[in-house]
Amino acid sequence: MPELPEVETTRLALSLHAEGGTLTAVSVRTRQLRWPVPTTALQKLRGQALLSTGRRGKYLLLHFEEAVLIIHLGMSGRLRILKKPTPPTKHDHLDFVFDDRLTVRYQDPRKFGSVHLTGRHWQKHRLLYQLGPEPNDLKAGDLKKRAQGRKVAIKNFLMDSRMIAGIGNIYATESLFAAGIHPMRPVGRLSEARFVRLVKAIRIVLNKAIRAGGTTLKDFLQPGGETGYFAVKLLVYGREGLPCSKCKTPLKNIRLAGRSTVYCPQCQR
DNA sequence: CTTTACACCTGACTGC
DNA sequence: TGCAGTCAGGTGTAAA
Repeated sequence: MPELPEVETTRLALSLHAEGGTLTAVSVRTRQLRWPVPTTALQKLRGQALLSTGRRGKYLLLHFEEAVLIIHLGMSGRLRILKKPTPPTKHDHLDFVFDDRLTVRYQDPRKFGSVHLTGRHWQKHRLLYQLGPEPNDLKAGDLKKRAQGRKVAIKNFLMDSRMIAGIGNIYATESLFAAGIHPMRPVGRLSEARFVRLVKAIRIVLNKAIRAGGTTLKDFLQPGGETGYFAVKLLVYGREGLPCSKCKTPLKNIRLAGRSTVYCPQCQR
């Protein structure tokens, strides 16, 4: 999916193009994504202005006058901004029309994404209330505390949204490479210094990706249709067998919690 | 409590 | 050309 940088890129585009606009129509063509689409409730958004946009982990937040629309893009979800309406195709599940002239289209072949409506206490939503801190607010010391006594591999820990919000397979992989930490290392016995390095690495990797407009893989495009161009900067993800960019050792691929995990056996310990 | 396995869904790709 | 198997950016839930 869209991991945090892709969601942030999407948020930015929405804020640029749709913020301040009034929602004039909502079409629901698919009633069941990962969770049931609140078809009826969505119609109540008509006539409301989009006041601001936000993000919590990988959840997009659209703040309307009387409600908050929460959107998750799952593995293959994408929001596109269309200035001219084109006929919806197979996986175009929802349209949000602003001021009768701008369509925000939700497309998601795998349907692992979801949309929810909630009130102003969105933080209490059952899917959001236990999210960990945003990567930019992360404190190495807090993270170390939460890791105390746990045996999980550091990579699985990074991808646990209750520990940190918004880190998925790509950026967990990249951050560990940047920090020089072996993805299988038990998290409970990592030194303070390594947590400090890791937290810095996470911030740098994510912020670089956001600046580049997100990673383009199979099906993520920026909402306007431009491709992100961060893919060229991925140093380990998807590079199994290729030489490590630092030491030329062939990168290895292992499976952790069912997810492919690429690392340098020389640089990451 | 922690940890793991599975579920959901579609499409792309590989090998026979 | 077809078909079976594998893999893919996520995450809630059940089971161990």
